[in-house]
Amino acid sequence: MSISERKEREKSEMRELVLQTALKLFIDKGFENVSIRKIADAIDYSPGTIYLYYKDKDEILFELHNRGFSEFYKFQLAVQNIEDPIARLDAHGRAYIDFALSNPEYYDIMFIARAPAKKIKLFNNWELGDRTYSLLKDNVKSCIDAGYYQGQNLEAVVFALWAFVHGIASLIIRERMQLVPKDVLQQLTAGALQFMKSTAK
Amino acid sequence: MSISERKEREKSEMRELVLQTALKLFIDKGFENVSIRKIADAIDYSPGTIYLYYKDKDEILFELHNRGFSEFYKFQLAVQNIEDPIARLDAHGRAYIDFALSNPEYYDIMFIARAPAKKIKLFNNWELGDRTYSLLKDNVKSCIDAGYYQGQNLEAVVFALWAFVHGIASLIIRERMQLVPKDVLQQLTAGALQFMKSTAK
DNA sequence: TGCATAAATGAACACCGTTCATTATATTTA
DNA sequence: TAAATATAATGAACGGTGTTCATTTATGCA
Repeated sequence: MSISERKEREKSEMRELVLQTALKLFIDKGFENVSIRKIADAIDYSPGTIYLYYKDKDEILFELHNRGFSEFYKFQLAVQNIEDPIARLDAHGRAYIDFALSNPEYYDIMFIARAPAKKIKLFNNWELGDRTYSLLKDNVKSCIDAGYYQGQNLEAVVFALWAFVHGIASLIIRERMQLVPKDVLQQLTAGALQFMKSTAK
Repeated sequence: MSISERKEREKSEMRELVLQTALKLFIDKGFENVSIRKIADAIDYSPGTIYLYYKDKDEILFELHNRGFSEFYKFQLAVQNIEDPIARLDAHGRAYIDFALSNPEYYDIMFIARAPAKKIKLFNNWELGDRTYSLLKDNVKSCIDAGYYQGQNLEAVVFALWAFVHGIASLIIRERMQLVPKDVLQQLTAGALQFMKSTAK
């Protein structure tokens, strides 16, 4: 069994190597500069070899999307120990945007890029997206239980808040705020978050 | 003067033909299926000819982005005759999402795709984006003047509302809501809009 | 050591955006 | 009208892309 075990290990090591190389290119040179050929080149393999470990480029991007969610989830958990539900929800929102802007490549592939959407459809579930959504939902639920968002529909509020933070993150990442000076944008974002917090009751 | 006038007319007609063909391909076959070669093919010209009328592909996409804004602006104006400021702002929000979902290709190239961002940066202004933003700002201002959004910062509220509707539109267009049934999604969107309306005061 | 299996190769295919020397068409001049 | 000039269009070529597959190389087992 030892040999087949080693083979399996080597296979997953190679998959990991490809993935890490893709991520590195992704972060260093941007989305449009990641190609199968460049990944292969960076690890001294021929282009065809990549296809022995991944079905196609979308599978690599989908795997990166998964890694992004894993990082994202950890990042979000750091906020869950806050007692006060409103403070927790507020911190959650800020953490969301913070992650997005600190890891724009990950955020893009998780929530903006077209590539992973096809695979999500294929698998007919989006486990990682749902898990993130549930976290937000729990926090909104806590607020409602504590008497905030009175008379509001839980799902509607959750979707609204998600859309809100996603809107900010994606407008910035896709450079629709590039003509707003950085410090002004920061204030604007902080102001918008504060406004959103104030709507809890 | 007649001949040079005709030449100019022919030049702008050809530019228009290229643009309309690009738009048609865009809408019929999606973003990734629009190529210089396919545009040229569709109008029975060689690929090189396109470059006599447009500097590069990004210029075509940027021009489509401009057309999109022109359509968008007209669409938004239809809502401006509503008297009550809150009702007007609410209708504005619904019109925004309505336009985005009815013209996903336009919306994508206006607010999501990477290509136009480079040209925006180049010109160092985003006249069309600013005009749209002003319209929203005026409507929020009217609400504040009428006593709503008390104690809120105008710019912060405008940015928050824009981010909110953009968030909804872009999550749907980039297929992050594809596993939510269409009718449920419609309800969710309506609910979120209603929640947002309720935060005005 | 020889053989079967697995892994890696890299040329080939069909695309892409873009450039540019060459060809064809239209206009102006003699 | 004919020749010369200016404008427009061409399409091959360049360097890139994702992907496939017959061929070669390396490994594991008898």
